[in-house]
Amino acid sequence: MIRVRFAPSPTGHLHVGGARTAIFNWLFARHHGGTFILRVEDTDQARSTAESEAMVLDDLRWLGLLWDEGPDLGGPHAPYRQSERVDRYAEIARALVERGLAYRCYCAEEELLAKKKIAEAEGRPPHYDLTCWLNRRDDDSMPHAIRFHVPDDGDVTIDDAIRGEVTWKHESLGDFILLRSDGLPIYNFSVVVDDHDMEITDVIRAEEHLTNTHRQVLIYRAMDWPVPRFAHVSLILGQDRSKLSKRHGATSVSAYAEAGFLADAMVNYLTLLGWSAPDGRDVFDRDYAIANFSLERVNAAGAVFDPQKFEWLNGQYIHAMTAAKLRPLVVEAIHFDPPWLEEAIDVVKTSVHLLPQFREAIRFVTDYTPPEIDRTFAMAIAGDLREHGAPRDGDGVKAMNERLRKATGLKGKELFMPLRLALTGMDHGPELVRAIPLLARASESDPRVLSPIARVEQCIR
RNA sequence: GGCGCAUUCGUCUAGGGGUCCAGGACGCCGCCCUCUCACGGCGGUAACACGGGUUCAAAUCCCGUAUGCGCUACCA
Repeated sequence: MIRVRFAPSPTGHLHVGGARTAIFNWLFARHHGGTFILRVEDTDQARSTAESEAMVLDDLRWLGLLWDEGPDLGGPHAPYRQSERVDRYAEIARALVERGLAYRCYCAEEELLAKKKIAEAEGRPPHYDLTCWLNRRDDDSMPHAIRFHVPDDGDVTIDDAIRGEVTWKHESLGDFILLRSDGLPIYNFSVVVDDHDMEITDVIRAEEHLTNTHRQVLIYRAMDWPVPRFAHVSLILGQDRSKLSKRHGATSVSAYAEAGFLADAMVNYLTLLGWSAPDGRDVFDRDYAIANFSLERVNAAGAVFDPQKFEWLNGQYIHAMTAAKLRPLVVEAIHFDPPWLEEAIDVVKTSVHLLPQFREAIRFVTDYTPPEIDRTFAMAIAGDLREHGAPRDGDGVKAMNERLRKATGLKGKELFMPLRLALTGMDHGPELVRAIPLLARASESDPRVLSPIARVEQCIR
């Protein structure tokens, strides 16, 4: 049974990089009929907050990446918040000390920093100098950290699902901290204890953790725990190819949501950043991604986030959605909900890439400024509208056009452009066969909308 | 500095020794559709980082160099 987890630190909104890691975990779990676990890594008390945790959970829910076990849902391995598991980390740290594989370290932080600086200056590796390993004590009355002792010889090799075999020699590593002097665990330790306790089978995470895996495997070995499979996903980069960060502009999932991107489009786009469909398509729904996802098709190189392609993709989703489905999203985006909105959405949606753009796209309905047009032509339109009423459908518009053509002798662009101008006040917009019936109906259901005849009359005045 | 990872069109990528003088998508340019703006359709532009090997044959395998990135914390 496959069990994977997404383990964010609650230090702010979910970022697109974290979102993509979550997506890959989620797709992998769903593809294999496995379990997707959410674990909150909040042992860094200085940066973690409950508000941030709530935001991250909300962002994940908005994306539709629902988890099977987590801090809010509970599960067979609860609690899923590291701050609530500190006793467990202390217990394992003690076990390691008893086995002689870890030890109490009484060195002061400032002291260590000073030694490290000297080592660096002398060109030596800045590893721990083993003071407390050489003079092991079991005095618990003095403040101390728990440090892991790295064996002198040997190496660690993992078979990363995305990168293949990666090997590190122990000599490249110094003894490292497991438990800080305040009793809280360091990431590399808590992650191993949790992944083991929660029976994680596949660790899919960002590339920045790749070299940490060396330390983690050492801990698995020390505890005689089975080592999970690893898959390290490349970083998402900004336009300048450095790791995507705030200075590149919007990076949080919520910022894109507010900009009018759809959750489905975001999942699709982020999936595409590193993964490719077997048949090469790049617009696909979740079911397709779940059915076809595999780590073998995940690219090992970093990927630049391209807002233009993301926007294009979002447009594809908007164009493919029905107006009925779009309506609630548009209402939320533009804070406007007239009775004719659904029809208007259907008429203008192909010109929209982002939800808030609907505001501008429907402006020809809500706002009208009479243009300068030929008075005779305007009177011809007014006459036709009075006699036949405003067209209610495409055929009605075509019939009106035909009558106007006969009455004015104008045709093609000479006819349509002034007509468009007279009725919408603009020189661009959706095709008239759809725009005119929309105006006619909207003005009937909504007194704020000027009817076609009222518009033309303003041109004459 | 040490260790590790990466390197195909501007960008996302396909490619896993011959079918590749490298395919798709976004962007850009042109044409078509058309009352306009979009949408859509068609076509074009543009890449295997560099240098050595291995092989009858390399974008594909190996080594080196360069560049970028990550880790090297009592951060995650």
